Amino acid sequence: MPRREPLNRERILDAALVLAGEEGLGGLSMRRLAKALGVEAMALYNHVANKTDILDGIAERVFAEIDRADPDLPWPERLRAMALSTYRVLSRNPVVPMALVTDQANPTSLRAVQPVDDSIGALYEAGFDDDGVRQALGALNSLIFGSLLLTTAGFAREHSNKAEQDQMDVYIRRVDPAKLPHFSRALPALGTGVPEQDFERALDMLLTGLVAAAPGNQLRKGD
Amino acid sequence: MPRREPLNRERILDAALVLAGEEGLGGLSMRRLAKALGVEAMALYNHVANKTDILDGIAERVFAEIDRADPDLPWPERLRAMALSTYRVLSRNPVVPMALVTDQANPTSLRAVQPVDDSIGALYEAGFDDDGVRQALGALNSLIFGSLLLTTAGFAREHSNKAEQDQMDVYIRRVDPAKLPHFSRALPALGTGVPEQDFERALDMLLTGLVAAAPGNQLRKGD
DNA sequence: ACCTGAACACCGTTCAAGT
DNA sequence: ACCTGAACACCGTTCAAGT
Repeated sequence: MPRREPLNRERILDAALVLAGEEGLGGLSMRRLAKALGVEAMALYNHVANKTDILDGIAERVFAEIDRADPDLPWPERLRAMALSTYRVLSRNPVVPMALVTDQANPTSLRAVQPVDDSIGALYEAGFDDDGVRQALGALNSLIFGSLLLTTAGFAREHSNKAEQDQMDVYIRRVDPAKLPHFSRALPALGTGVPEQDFERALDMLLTGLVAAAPGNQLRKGD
Repeated sequence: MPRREPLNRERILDAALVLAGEEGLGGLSMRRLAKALGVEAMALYNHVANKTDILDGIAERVFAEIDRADPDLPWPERLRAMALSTYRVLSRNPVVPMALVTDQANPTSLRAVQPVDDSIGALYEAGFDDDGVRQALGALNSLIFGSLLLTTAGFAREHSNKAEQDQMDVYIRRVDPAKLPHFSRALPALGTGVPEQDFERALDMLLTGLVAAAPGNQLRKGD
């Protein structure tokens, strides 16, 4: 039977998001993606330039889901809302931070950059100069992406399979309380956190420091 | 002429660190590594289990370079010193954070985990309970690894080649000040930062928030 | 206009064979 | 004990050929 529709960019991106969600960035190959679409790998190149183009497309879509914050909120609340929305959207699509950090995607559309523009606006409003804005923006982005990437990997992994879990258990039992007293004390708690809640606590701590460092703040350290 | 030494794990790790430093994680393949050592790829498997074993070995070595902080320092200074040393060591070896985050390495040796133990000790000393320690440790690690990974990738990339730089210039010129006013205002400053200095500012902000959140602190928010 | 088959230059890894 | 060659199951991508 002949295929109904002749395949297009949007359907490729749909399938890529699904496949990446199921198999991760490593499982998203042109050949497997094509197979999921019932087509040969080479057919994809009629609709996308290459694999980077697909990852860019995915990233653009996902970034477009980030909510803009109410502009009437005070600047720290505005930063908090945008950071949290960014975290939530990207934690649902872990391929995107992965692709960004491995330089396989780089969304530049208006929709995608809009949240960054809003955040920078909030920082200027706080009274930071250009250098201060760069530092503060970098701090926020680093915390967001670091939280996402460390949650996806290793310890806090969500979809860890049985074998990995067993291996981790063996390691945990081997930790010597005499040599690593604090680590072995904290170990039971390290696995229990809800990533998003822990991120919120971390974000609040950073925002406390950001507010304290803002030029507009009357209660500066040292006053 | 016959090879002098019969190849061993240490020489493989030496060469892998050099190759990864020059070519990045993507350029570090078993075949290229073998070629650099004047041998066929399959010869490596007599001395290491697989590629993950090599990346683990690299990570172990690099983590062992992290300095321990003076235990007599107050806990915030101790956390600061260890975070900074971790950042410095890993920024010299960007493959390591990359390999960690892509789950290709997971150092677990005593030497490698020691700095984590020290940091956790500092947090217990600050009065945090188990949940607070997990959150604070996650916040610090997220900031460290986020800073490292975002610096390596995209915008702030150090070893960006001419073509990438040109492409970025074109994009920057295309940013519409009418639609992204704050972003286009900040753009000139975004490229100028010294990554390590920006990280220090970010770390200080987070530590300010951490001190404010510490149970031992007398000047709590809300008092 | 769209898709396929064959091919190229790569991967990690296994296994039998060589010295 | 150590290394190699051939092979397997993968990659992304190009290009000529088919419909």
